[in-house]
Amino acid sequence: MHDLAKAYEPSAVEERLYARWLELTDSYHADEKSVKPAFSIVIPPPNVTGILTMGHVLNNTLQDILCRKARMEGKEVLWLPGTDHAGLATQTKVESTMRKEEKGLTRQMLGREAFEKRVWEWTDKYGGIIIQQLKKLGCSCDWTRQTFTLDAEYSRAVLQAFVDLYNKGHIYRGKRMVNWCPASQTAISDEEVIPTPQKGKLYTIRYEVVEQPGRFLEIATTRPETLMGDTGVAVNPEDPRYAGLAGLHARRPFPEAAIPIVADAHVDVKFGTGVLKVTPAHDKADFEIGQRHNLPFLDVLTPDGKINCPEVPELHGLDRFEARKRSAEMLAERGLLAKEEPYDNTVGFSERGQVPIEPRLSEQWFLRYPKTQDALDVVAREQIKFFPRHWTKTYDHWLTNIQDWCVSRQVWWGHRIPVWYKDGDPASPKCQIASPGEGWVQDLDSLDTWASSWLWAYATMDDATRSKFYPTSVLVTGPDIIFLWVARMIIAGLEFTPGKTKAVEDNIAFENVVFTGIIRDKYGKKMSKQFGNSPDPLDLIAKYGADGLRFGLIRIAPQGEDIRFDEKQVEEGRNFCNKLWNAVRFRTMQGPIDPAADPSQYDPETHELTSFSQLLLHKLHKLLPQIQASFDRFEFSEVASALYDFVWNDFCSRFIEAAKADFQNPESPSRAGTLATLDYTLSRILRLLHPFAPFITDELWVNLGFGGPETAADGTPNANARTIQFAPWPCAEPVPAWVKDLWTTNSAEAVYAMVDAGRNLRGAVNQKVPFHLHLAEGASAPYDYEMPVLTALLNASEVTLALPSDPVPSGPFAFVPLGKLYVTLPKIDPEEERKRIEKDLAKVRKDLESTRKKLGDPNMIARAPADKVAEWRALEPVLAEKERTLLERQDALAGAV
RNA sequence: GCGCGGUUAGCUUAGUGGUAGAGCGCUACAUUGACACUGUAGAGGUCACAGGUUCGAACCCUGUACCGCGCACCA
Repeated sequence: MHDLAKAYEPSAVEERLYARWLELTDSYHADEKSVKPAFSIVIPPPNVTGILTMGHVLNNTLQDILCRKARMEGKEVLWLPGTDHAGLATQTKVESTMRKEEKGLTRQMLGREAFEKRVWEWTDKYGGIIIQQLKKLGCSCDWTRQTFTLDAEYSRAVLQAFVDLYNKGHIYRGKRMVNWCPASQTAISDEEVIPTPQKGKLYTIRYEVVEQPGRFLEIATTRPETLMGDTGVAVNPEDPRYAGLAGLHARRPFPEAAIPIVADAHVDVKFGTGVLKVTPAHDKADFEIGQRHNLPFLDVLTPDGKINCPEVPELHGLDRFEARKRSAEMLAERGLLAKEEPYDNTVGFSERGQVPIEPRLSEQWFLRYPKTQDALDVVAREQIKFFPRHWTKTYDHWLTNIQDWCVSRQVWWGHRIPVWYKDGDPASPKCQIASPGEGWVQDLDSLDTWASSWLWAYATMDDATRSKFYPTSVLVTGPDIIFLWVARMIIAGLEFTPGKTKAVEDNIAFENVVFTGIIRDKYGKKMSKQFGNSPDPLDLIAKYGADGLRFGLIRIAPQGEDIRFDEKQVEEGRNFCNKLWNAVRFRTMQGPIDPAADPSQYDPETHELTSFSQLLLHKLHKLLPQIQASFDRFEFSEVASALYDFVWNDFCSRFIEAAKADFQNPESPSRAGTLATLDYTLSRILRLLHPFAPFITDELWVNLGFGGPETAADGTPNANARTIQFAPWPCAEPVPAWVKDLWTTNSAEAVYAMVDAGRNLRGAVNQKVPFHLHLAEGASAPYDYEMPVLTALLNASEVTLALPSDPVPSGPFAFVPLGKLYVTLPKIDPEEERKRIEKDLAKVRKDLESTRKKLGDPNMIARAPADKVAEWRALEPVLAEKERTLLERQDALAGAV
């Protein structure tokens, strides 16, 4: 027998166990040749140089729960881990470090090759951190298949995908308006622009009509600094105020020029003055107006967001925000600024660069998404199921309004676009992975990182692995990347058909998508490094254990709802682990454990199996299908809560407390049956909890021999003795026939009800006091063996019984299912009791009133279902009797004073 | 403007039509007890608001308010 410490010490267990697991499972290597049914998950790859956040903890714990459960269900499990190169994020991090630590060194100073080498060094140094952290959390990923998006194999798949799409005509290069980040100096996709409310100013400026000197058009703008790029002025063709102006010209103040006035339906007559200055090179809508009216495209900004307009030396070279103020001043000096008023508007910010993006005309690569209709269909037909389902609306909306994807980035860290150029060669450009030869120069741009990770669901697997494990079973991720990643992975699967056949069902990437909530702090703020409100999960693991963190977090994380995180919840998780530990510790004090314990060997009729044991077994077998149903809906917190409640209340507070009567009496005839019930239930509790709390459950399972002997009777080694991880999942076991026969009486419930009522009666009186049960008509007395339990749990000096025909005693009492339970207290505080009676009376009267109202309403009696009416009819006299008895007691109390 | 969530005890929340439930926190009490990472008890709720459907609404419908998120617009 293993001696258990008085409290569970996670740090003493976790590291040792994890190392052991890696040995036992060959690092959780999934066998692609296995005949077991497959279960597979690909990890949402964290940034290679990132560190573990609470979001990762939630997400990866859920995946680990699914994988561990699947193993126990006898499936061959692949949880494929890896990391993402995070092109722009990583490049920015390395650049800023260089700038700080190496006197302003930039990547341009180093050159592309040397810089890439730097980033690889950085990646080698920090790249393993998050993987190590996942191991601390207990994640059972297949570490033999760990993948990085820049691995040679994966890279080839990414580039080949580009080449294929190019050859099919889905990819094109074009000079178009893109979202330009002046801080990172790259294009970004629409999905990476964060609209942010800003307090800005609306400037109303005056443009003179050239052909009608003295007539001025007032134009509202938030961006006077771009007026040098104005190549037109637009009015709505329907607007009577400006009829006849189209075809004339307006005078641009600086650099002074006459620019055409055009009529364009885009202009909203109700907004501002109804006149729009058109800056085709610096605004998406203006770009389109410019195209429609053949206006010139004048770029007056540099890539880093400075004014590029030598003709206006006052502004040339100024930062765009400086230039905004200065140009307003210049307009005012010329009498051309009519108004300047505060204005709230929404400005697109670059997610990475944290600065306003600049709509900018530039040469980029675009993808016309293929298979968008198929992608809509597979989700509509529920070939791919979303949990919660309402996210399908968001998904549908995006896919039906989809824009071409700008896949090129002006960064050096990532997959370089596989397009080659050679001046004067008629074959240029060529799209292929390898260089076509001497003199060919590769495109300078790299691919958007999401254009790498959209192949993650299958390009991480070799052919053999894919034929066993693809499509994957579940994807667990946040709804914030539903477009960036989830939808694109679905499209990639349908377009590249990596499955066993070309059929849609073999190429759906994943069967289920589980969306987690966002973790917020206790004030409701999103957790982020900037706010500093995100605890370090490793600190929490050190303080409360990985199991405590996992269980505490999952218990309060309802599906798809945001989570208000409070460290208290992790503390509760740890406390729960300790409760379990001590319940097992108590068990070890009663003698050796029987891993094959079978309560059905004990006869309930002769009370070898007590009512307490029967009730527990009944509840356990009611719990199992509930847990399975919750898992089927991916309602993890429901499972965790149900287990918490069962273990703490049904198992510890009630059953174990009742069982002490047996254990303290070596002669008890029900001792063996109670022990068997304890072992049988514990064995299942440990297995049910293992996916949530892998360490403590394995530690207890192995040390106490729940897995059975090391070798089976035929001499083969018994794997379940060495670890709980492959022990059979209890919900999958058939319900034993004997369980159905157990539930013949609820006498244990009656005992527990008396315990609750009696404790309430005695209130704060701590010494042992006598109780007296006065049976109601027709109630059967508790079994003899139940009386010591009742006495112990009530902390009673004795519990006496009286028949219905016996005289009714007086004194404080409570209604219980068997009748009335009286207590004899050394001293009765009449004031206290009066309050208690009044409280009971108020409750009874409220119930009685509502029941009588129902019964007195003929309409209700006529229309309510018969069983409900019968219920109310039966309830009424019971309540009335309660009221009468309480009033009697109240009178007696009044008389006594 | 459109869409998706949400609003139940001080806090976090469960609750798909029939007497509002839990955990934390708070208050009081209890340490030869498996567990103070504990036990026992107590206080604490017009279920956001207004209509409607129904014999009956926290629950279904409509609307309103407020909070969060997304999309679009944003001169």
